[in-house]
Amino acid sequence: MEEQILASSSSSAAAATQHVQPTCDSSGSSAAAGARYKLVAPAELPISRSACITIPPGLSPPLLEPPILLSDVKAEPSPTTGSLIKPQAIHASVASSTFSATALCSNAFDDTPSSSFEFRPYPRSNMAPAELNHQRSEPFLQIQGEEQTVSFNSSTSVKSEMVGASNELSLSLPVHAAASVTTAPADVDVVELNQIGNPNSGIQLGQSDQKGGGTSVPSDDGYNWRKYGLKHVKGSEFPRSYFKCTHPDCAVKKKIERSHDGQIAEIIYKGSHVHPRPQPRRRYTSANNIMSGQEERSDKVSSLTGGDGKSGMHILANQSDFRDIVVGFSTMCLAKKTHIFTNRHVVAYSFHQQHRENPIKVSFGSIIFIVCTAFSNYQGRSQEILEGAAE
DNA sequence: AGCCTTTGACCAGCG
DNA sequence: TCGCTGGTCAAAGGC
Ligand SMILES: [Zn+2]
Repeated sequence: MEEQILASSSSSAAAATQHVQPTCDSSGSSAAAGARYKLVAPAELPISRSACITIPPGLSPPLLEPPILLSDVKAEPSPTTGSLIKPQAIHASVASSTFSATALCSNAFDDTPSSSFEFRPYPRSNMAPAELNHQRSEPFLQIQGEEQTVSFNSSTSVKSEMVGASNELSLSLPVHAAASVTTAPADVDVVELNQIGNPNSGIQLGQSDQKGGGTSVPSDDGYNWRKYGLKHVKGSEFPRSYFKCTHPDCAVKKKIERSHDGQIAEIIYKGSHVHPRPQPRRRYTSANNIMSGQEERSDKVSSLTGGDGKSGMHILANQSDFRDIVVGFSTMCLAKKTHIFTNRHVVAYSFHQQHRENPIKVSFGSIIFIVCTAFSNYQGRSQEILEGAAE
């Protein structure tokens, strides 16, 4: 059941750590020490479930490997915690929900420019164009040491952690919002996050980690992983599983904490893949193509490109600041996922509506996170918007 | 046969 | 230096 968006990303960057947490609380337990960014969004989102997305510059998508190029981030001293960053925020709201994206960090990434970018949404359900409402809220980002906490709308908060040079960012969302983010760098990567959330709907990470032998796709992010450890981390309610990318030359690792239900509580990615994403079943099309070869995708694509979606894109498009940013992220709600991709060239997001009771936290080294909240209005609907921007 | 998970042991960093 | 903690190793076994 999950749709996926794949983006190819270049992998150039140094390793970054990405963190995703579905159910998070802002308090972030796992934040490592480091700079902290707090993003606070005005609590005014009328919508109980709105999602705000903040993308710090320099983020590398968790799911996506390659680092993302982000535009600079602006940081301003914040009264409370240090520097306050006000990233440009992009807000797109769909239906009743609102997404805002902000770029925060500024790591310079090498980007692999346009190389290949693939976007492969897997539409599972029908996608209907959704009406978008645009709301804007501007998050504030505060940086404290290496941990970043972002809070969006009243209900969401994201926490990110950055670790040393490599950055680790973790986001935590408040209860009502659930978000999953995936970012795709210019190159293609796939981003997928998982869901979390409701006990009922939670997405379960691939069946993977549990069984031996089988393929394991812990979080179904399109890469192949090998589990090499399991540890019960103090402070974490759930055991943490350690995975390594199985690609011979790739050192990317990821840590996943999942609940007994199999829902992911937190995902932390470290490093950037130095290889293209393995095609699970099908290969993706050429780099430039946005869509993967799958038929489904194509359908979606067209739909994405469609008009309604634009409004959402609009927002993004309007952000000139982001033009250099290549970010891909996806969010998933419960059973369904919502993906958003931002690429210099392409920006797309989709959601399949679902309510998310639980937020997801994602952190990357570079920084990126996405928050997705459930949209009450959207139940049953899914939407995707795709836009290509000329470079 | 190959790849993966499981699992306890080992290692390194830190207070 | 010791103990704790998180991360990794590697043998064993499963599919
Ligand atoms: Zn890899």
